[in-house]
Amino acid sequence: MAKKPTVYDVASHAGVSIATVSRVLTRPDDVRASTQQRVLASVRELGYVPSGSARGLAARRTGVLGLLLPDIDALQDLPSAEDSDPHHVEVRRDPPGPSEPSTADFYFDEVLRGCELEAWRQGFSLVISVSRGRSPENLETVLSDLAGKVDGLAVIAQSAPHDVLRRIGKRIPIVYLAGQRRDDDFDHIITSNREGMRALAEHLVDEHGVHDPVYVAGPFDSPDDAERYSGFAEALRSRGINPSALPVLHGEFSRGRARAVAEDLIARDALPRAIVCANDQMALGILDGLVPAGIRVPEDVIVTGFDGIDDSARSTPRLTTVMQPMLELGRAAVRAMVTRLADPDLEPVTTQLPVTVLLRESSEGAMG
Amino acid sequence: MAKKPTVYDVASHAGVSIATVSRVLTRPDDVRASTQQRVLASVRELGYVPSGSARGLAARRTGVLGLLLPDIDALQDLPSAEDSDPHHVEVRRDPPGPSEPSTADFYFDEVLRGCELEAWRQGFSLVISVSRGRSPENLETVLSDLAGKVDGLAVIAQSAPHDVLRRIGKRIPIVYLAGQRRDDDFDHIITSNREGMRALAEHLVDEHGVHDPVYVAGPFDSPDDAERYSGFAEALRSRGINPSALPVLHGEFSRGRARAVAEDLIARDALPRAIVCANDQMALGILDGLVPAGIRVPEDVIVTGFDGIDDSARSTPRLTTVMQPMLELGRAAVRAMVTRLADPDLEPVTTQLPVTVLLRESSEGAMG
DNA sequence: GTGAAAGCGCTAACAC
DNA sequence: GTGTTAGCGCTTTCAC
Repeated sequence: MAKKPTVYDVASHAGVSIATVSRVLTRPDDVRASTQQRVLASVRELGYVPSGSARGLAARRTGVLGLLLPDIDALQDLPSAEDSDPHHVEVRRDPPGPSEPSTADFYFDEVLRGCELEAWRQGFSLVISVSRGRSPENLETVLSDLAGKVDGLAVIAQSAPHDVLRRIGKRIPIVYLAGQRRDDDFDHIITSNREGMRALAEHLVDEHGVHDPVYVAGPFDSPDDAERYSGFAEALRSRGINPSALPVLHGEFSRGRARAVAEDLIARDALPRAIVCANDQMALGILDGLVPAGIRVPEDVIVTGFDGIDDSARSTPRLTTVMQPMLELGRAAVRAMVTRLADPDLEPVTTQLPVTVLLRESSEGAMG
Repeated sequence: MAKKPTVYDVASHAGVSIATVSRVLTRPDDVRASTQQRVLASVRELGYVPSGSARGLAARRTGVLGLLLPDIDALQDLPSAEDSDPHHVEVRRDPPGPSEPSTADFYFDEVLRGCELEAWRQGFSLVISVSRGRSPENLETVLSDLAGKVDGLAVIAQSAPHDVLRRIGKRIPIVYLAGQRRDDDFDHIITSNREGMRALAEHLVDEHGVHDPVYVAGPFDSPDDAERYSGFAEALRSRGINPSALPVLHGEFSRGRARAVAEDLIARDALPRAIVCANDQMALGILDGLVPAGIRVPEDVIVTGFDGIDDSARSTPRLTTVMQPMLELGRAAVRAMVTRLADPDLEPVTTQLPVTVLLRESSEGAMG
């Protein structure tokens, strides 16, 4: 790691001024081709790598965007297998079991990929940060630190307290992903939760004659759940069914809880024609409860989910669900930031992304 | 987005010098508690967020680490659904089909998570970058750009040409993930490919009396495959079986290719007692070929994979495989960089991480 | 414990 | 087209 060459080194090596070096690297067209070649040659020869910090400081933009993710896994205290002997290979029977809290549950991977893709296209780097905090002050420090390094920050709902975000939002543009429209100055990217659930429920009523669906809800404070339920209720009302007369069960977005819900329904002999879940995890949990009991899905009971996670296409039967455009969510977020960076005075924009109802065996039965 | 306050603003607001402000933020213990409080108060009041660029420039370290991933998906030309009507919900039948190139194939997600986790612990940010390039020069520019923004770079094998890396490696420490030991000055993190495959093969010979396993290999230029095969061969030799007498088939690490391999084996009536695959994807492909043909696994043919991807635990039967410690790979990478940053003159270090043989139904049959 | 001052390595006016 | 010159906003000696 020899001393790093700077613009000055390149400049004198190429016999030009530092300004010219800078130009060659940022706006090559402003420089005569021959000069350009000379500079580029020096750059290569010296192994020059421009300092991002110096650039960022001088240009007042870092060229980096941030993505803040909620701490789903709470992985923070994982021990590290630092000192095990790599040459000893453990051979172990791995019996089938309740699938561990799989890696693929990290449903934000797709959002992340969308962000990275669009950031790359727009010429930005992407720093990701999982919002874990040992303490609130610590979180605040870490976020402030992050904010100082990026030109804009995309925040997935529930990642950070709004007051912290608001402070940061004073300095750099923030775009808020999912979660309902809020009274803040951020740009928002949301998906058609209500519309999607409405379309799904209408399908159930119209095509399958369902008139007493049970709704399995998420946590009370989930705005997503609230929107989905309201779409559900709208659909029923529009078909002359009174949603308030129908049971709403609570599954907390959890597969295990939902399984218990299903078992309870069976025990009480209270199975409806259809069970509409506020997310896929719970629908999977319902399946976990129904299938072993010999209840046939969808012949006896139709089950539906929401989100379109990978596992929804791997269950038996596969889950009818409403697919969220996760990749697009990430891309839209980056686009929103780039747009705002270009024009900071624009009014806050809310972008709504369409969802798709995916009809599969858990509602339709055997499919072509 | 009002004008951003700087150290100067904070300093005068708090009635101290900028040096003191800086100290409060970086080494609070060097400052009298009362002064500290005053400064902190001003920081909050002004909504001060320190500039990462200025810090990086002055301190000669950015506090950012980079992770470079190979371009598995080649997503770059995805169209964006920018202008569809979010209120229109498409309702569509989604018949079962060959599972699309699932998201979860992105087997680096886990490495990424490991990096993020450890980076966070060590007080670094993490920027990720997928190594796609429209052209070689473009790749070079992008990487150089990246390199300028980070204190160190973790590179997953096959992400970038070695000459480019070597150039960058002159400026910042690079740690190379997976892939065999190489003649470079990088730190390496590798896994026990050879040992893992050897243990697996020994198990097959010793416990299942297999004496004519077929090996399904990856691409010719894959160092991982080479190591795995050598472990395979070692195991057989140690049991008095001559590996060179056994057929090696080529599946290119591809599920589809492997399926064809299986079908060919069936057509030629050349099924062995066991098919050992160099990765899980191919083992899955073998299953794809065997199962529809009515071949029973493992009764007729044992099938094994390598890697321990999520899908290996979701197939029917579930796959016996060798699990790689992906999360640990990421963590070890970050640890290696931090170590080197602290002491740049250390000799290059290669860290080998242990793997685990997971015995499941594709070799053991029904399990407890 | 605190302040003054000198950079860190670039970009962006502004001259020429 | 190219060079000169100010900073950008911090950290870090070195005094005091």
